[in-house]
Amino acid sequence: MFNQFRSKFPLSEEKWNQYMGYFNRIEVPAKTTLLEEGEISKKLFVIEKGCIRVWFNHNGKDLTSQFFFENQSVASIESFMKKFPSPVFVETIEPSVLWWIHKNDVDTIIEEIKEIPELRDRLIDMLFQRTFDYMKHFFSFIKDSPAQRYQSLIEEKPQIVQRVPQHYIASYLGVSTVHLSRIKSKLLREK
Amino acid sequence: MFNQFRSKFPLSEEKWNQYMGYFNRIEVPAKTTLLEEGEISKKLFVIEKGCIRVWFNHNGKDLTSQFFFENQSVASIESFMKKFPSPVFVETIEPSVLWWIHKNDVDTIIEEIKEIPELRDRLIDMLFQRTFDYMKHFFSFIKDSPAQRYQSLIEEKPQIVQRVPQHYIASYLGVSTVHLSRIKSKLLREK
DNA sequence: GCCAGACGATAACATTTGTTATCAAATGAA
DNA sequence: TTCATTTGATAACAAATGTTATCGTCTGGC
Repeated sequence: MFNQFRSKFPLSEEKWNQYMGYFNRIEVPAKTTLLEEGEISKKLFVIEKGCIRVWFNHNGKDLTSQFFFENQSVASIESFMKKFPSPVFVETIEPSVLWWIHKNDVDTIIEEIKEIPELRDRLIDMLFQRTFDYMKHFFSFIKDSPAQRYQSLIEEKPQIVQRVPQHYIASYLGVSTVHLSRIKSKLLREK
Repeated sequence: MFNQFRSKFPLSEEKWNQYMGYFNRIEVPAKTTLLEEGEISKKLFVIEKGCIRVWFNHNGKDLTSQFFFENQSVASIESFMKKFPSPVFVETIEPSVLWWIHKNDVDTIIEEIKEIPELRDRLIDMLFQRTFDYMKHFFSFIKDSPAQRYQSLIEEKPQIVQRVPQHYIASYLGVSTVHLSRIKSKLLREK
C-alpha cells in the first residue's frame, strides 16, 4: 500500500519501517461509521480501496461536506488535531479497505518530521493547499449557480459524480435532491 | 503599532528591530486599490486603522470574498505565497493607515522563524486555524439560509455589519443587494 | 426468487431569491 | 452651498429552488 510513496520521503529504512508499523489494515462494509459526531477523533484513515464521506446532521437533515477516495487520508480534522468533540460523522460509502494510525503515533511522526526541513516544508505546503481548496469551494458558492457547481464537479471531480449516490452530492452542492435531479435532466435535454 | 505584539515573540532585541525595520507605514484614502487582479502580489499589509476588502469580478459583478480590520494582515494569499497572478483585487473600504512589508522580507523572516520551534508551531497553528475558518464559512452555505447567515454575521462578526457598505456584504453572503435589504427589513419587522 | 429498503425521476404547488426600475437619503468633492 | 455619486429601500414581476407526494427501478440479503 505505502511502498508507492516510499521514494518521496527522505527517511532511513529504519524510520520508514517504524512509521509503517504504526498502520493497521481493516476491511469494512459500506455504510460503516468510522467516527461518530461528538466523539474525539483518535484515528487517521488512509484509503486503499473504497470511498468515504464526512457528514453532519442539521435539523434532521443529512448534510455531506466532503468525499474521499483511494490514497487520500481522512479524519475529522479539527477533532483529530485539537481533541475537540467531532462536529461530523465519518462513514464509508462503498465497501472499503483502510489503513488507520493512532493519533499518538501521528503526533510522534509530526514531531520528528518537523526537524527535517524538506518534510516540514511539505507539511506546511499541504496546509496551504488545503486552505486554497476550501477557498475555491467557498468562491463557487458566491459566484456560481447550483447548475454551474454541478458542471464543475463533473469536470473537476468526476469520481464524485460517478461513484457517490446522488442524494449525498445534492447536499454537498447545497441543493435539495429534487433540484439536483432537475439539474441533471435539464443537462441531458440540452445535449 | 507593533509594540503591542512584542512580548509574544521570543526574539532578540536585534532580530525584532531588524524585522520591524522591514515595515513601511502608509496612509491611503477609501477605495484605494492595493492589488490589481492579474498582478503578482509582492506586499503583505497589516492594518493599523481602517478596513479592507478582497473582491473579484465575475461576469461584470463585483463579488466580495473577505473583509479585514485593525491588526489583521492582508494579502492575496495564494498569489503572495506562490507568485501566481492574483485572482482578486485588494481594496480599502475606509481611509486607512497601513504597514506593508515586501515578500522578500517575509520570506527571510519565515525561513528564520521555522528554526524556532515555538514560532514555527505557531505558524502551523495559524494555517490550521485559517483552514478551519474557511470550513466553517463553507458549512454555513450548505446548512443555512441567507437570512441565517446574516444573523450569524451580526453575532460573530459585528464589525462587518457595522462598518461595511451593505452591497459588499450581500455578495459575501451570496445574495443580491435587494434580497439582503429584504432580509434586514424582515428582521426589523419581526422584532 | 422474493421482498424490503435505497435510490432516483417527476409533478404540483409553495416559497425563496433574482432582476429591473424607481425613489429617497446620505455623502463627498468643488 | 450645490451637485453628482453612492448607498439603500421598495415594488412588481420573473426565475430558481424547496417541499411533499407518488411511482418505478434497482439492489442486497434471506
